[in-house]
Amino acid sequence: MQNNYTINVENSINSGQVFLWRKNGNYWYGINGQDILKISDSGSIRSYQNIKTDFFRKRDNIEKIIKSISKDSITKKAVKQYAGLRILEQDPFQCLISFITSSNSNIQKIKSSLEKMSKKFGIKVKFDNQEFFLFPKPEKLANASINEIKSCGVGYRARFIKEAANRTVLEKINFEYLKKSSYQDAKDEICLIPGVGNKVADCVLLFSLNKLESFPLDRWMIRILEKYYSDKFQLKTKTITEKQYGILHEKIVNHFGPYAGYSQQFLFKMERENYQKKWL
DNA sequence: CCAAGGCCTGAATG
DNA sequence: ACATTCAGGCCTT
Repeated sequence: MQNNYTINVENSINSGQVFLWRKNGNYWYGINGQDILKISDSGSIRSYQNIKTDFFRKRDNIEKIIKSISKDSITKKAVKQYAGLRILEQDPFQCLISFITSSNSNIQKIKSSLEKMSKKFGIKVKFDNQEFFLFPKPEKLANASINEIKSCGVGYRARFIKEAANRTVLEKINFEYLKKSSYQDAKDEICLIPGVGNKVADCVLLFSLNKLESFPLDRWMIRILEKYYSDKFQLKTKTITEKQYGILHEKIVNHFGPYAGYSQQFLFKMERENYQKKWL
């Protein structure tokens, strides 16, 4: 049954949240940690490992959330235009490595680097008569040399990736624990990882650790705030400092509410599409 | 606390 | 061609 809140698989996958996805025929295939998800246009999921996931966060009351974030004409427009867009719940380790890799880069290159990493360090499997490489396990990346990781085209981020993997193995980072923590506590924790600043942390929190008030502020979002919200959130400087990021985030949550992360995703999608930016 | 500069890399731009 | 800029930031000075 089609209604205003039907999930749009294509839009959700092509929104900068995930990178290791490809479409084959009527299905999307994507790497999610040690699992592969096969998704039909209607949003039904088959999992390589037969694991049940709530990848599209169906447990969220999307109608309520959309009402909650529709505080102004811009979000209303974005929500109306991309009503089927969802926040995807990803494997946390893959999400962390993906967004460490993303810093000061672009989608095409992030995808290419992550593919190389999976090919080099991930397990090769067959699913649906197709070949895939699962995402590298933390131990594998933790034990890899910096140069081996660099060969995937990640440059100076190689040491960050190794260290993040190492901390995961040593359980200095515990994703299950962070899922239960408050937004701020979880954020403080993962910001201790080298290569993880405010923006990367917010992405990991929003896309894999269930923190819906997280609102990643990247160049695009700053541009959007300057363009449409200059009256509400006056941005003084171009380079946003850590303290300003925190202050801004507080103002944003005051405006958009506890599901601010959803509003970020709708606004981001709308603006990128307006600029005809390519996704996967 | 803030501002400025550097950083791997490769596609896009001039 | 070839140089420079820029891309979904972060770290150091």
